[in-house]
Amino acid sequence: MADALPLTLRQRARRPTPAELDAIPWLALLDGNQRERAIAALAVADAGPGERLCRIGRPATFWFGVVDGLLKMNNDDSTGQAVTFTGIPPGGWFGEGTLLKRESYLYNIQALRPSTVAGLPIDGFHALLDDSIAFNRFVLNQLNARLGQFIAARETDRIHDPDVRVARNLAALFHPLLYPGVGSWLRITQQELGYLVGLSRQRVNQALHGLSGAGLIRIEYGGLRVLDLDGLRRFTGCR
DNA sequence: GCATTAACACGTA
DNA sequence: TACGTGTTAATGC
Repeated sequence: MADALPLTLRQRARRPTPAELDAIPWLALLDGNQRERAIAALAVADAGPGERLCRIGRPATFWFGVVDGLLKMNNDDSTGQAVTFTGIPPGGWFGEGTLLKRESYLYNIQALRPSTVAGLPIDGFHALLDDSIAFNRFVLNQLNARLGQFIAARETDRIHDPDVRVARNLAALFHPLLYPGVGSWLRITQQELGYLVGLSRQRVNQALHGLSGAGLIRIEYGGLRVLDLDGLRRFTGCR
């Protein structure tokens, strides 16, 4: 059942604390019984930098969510060049598409920094789909939002201006529906953002100062504050 | 020209 | 102390 979790993570799996449960956005949508059963099925674990939560080809057994920290979704880096598809900040849940199809994971998920991750076993996930309209709506909204993000990401990838790419990637990470745990302050280092966008830390630093000068964000130690999310999405360059 | 790596100083948690 | 940021110099496409 828990085969998809690396052994080291499985050994560390524990019961979620009340504060961690508060960081799970869909729990509040459930009625009493559903909520109790979901909480009983949920497990959390702490992952260190570089640790993998999903590996391509492993059977999908959990629906995962980020309680705290930062993950990245990437392809198989052994065959060719590594491609990062997206970063996943706090409040983000992923893997539902694979669970729905009862297939194997199609991507790797790796922690970029020390992270706390929650997992709902596949049986509990399908039980909620069978029982709760609100939960179905949550999953539907999430799939829809993410489809929009990936369409936008295709466009972003063709833009070569690094400042614009940083702006678009940041806007994605601040998506209020997909990543409700982020709010207006995202804990991310310039190095981590470089990994996600595919730029050097120095170039990210330069881009962030451009965005800061445009009044879209504020650079803070160890993270960023968004002042104008729509402006970040629409940003087309400093000139 | 522009981005990257390497290296260093400095400030913060 | 360890880590994150700001900056410069050298290198490569």
